[in-house]
Amino acid sequence: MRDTLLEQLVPVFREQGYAGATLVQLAAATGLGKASLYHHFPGGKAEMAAVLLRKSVADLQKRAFAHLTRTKRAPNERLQAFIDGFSDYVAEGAGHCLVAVFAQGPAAGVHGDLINNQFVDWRNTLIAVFEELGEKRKRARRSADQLIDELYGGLLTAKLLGDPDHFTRCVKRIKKALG
Amino acid sequence: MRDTLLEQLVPVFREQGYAGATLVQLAAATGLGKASLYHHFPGGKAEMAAVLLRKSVADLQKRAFAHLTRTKRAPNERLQAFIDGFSDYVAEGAGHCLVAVFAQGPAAGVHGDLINNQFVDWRNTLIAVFEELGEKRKRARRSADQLIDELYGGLLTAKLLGDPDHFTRCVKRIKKALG
DNA sequence: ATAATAGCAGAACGAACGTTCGAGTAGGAC
DNA sequence: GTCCTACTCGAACGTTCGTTCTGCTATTAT
Repeated sequence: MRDTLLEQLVPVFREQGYAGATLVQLAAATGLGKASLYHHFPGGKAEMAAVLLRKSVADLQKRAFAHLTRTKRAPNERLQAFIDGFSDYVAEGAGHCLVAVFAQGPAAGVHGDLINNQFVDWRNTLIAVFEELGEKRKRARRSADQLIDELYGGLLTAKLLGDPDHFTRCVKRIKKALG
Repeated sequence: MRDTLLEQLVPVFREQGYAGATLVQLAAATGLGKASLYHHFPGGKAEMAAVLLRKSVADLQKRAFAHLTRTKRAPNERLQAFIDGFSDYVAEGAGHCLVAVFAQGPAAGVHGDLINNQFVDWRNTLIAVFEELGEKRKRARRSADQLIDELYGGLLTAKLLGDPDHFTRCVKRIKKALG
């Protein structure tokens, strides 16, 4: 039940940002009254955002980055699985990552460290995979950086172009380049 | 005088987003009282954002994309100049592009079309340059998309990692790859 | 000197914000 | 039947929001 509630809150924060999301909108999205939301989230808007951020990080880990450490499969297969997983994750969000949303604006001050540490970890995981593919550390770092940059850039650019398909093309392009 | 005012307003919108920026903050950034801001921007917060967005688009055009159409220089030189110009533009903003900020949140609804049309134009300009380099249309489109994705992705990822240098490395990597 | 204008801010405005309160309903435990 | 807990909501709270009103101070033109 609580998970249903959380899923209903996501689109509001994703489209409006933390500052832009109002309790009227959040309540409307759940079908509850404003006051009822406080029964489930006594901490109010800040708690909803915090819970949602943690959930988003966990989802992203599970759906995308976890594939990178499934050492039974070949490194390049793991990369492809990661990219597919990431694509699925953000597609559910119609092309947006809640973690990236909270990394901007006022919420960044509160949750910045959590996000930063998580992404540094993820980047290191990615680097390790490229090293498994035989790349030297420096080269592996560049490959990992380029991969994350392209994925999140594709997400942002799709919005800038007003073309949701842009991200799909971006994913295709990346997968092709990685062979 | 008005330009000074505008420049003082930029960091507030960039760090807080449109919804997150309050008139108290905007006034404090200029050193004026809230009421005084209305003498310069009778339309209030919405007008400030609109003027700033147009100015940002013009700046980005002038500082970065304009280099792409300086047909006296070789295509690859123009690309390098574009990347350097883009890098300079966002560096002044400490690693953020105001246009991208306004493309998210509530402001997207009002200014979305302007931003989208502008970026489609810019993308076409970029595609044309890659065609000049001898790439077929399809390939040129991929090259252009990848370039924008990496630039804006580098910007966003730098924030996610909490590492401003990430964007600098991103620019270096792109320039190297383009030879 | 006087009039006119541009710029500025203190104080107040209604509206919307996030939040709290108190009452009320439903359902299971004993 | 009586508790208790879980849950919901209308109404109101104080605060802050964006905005406007009013009058003051410079500066400039006449």
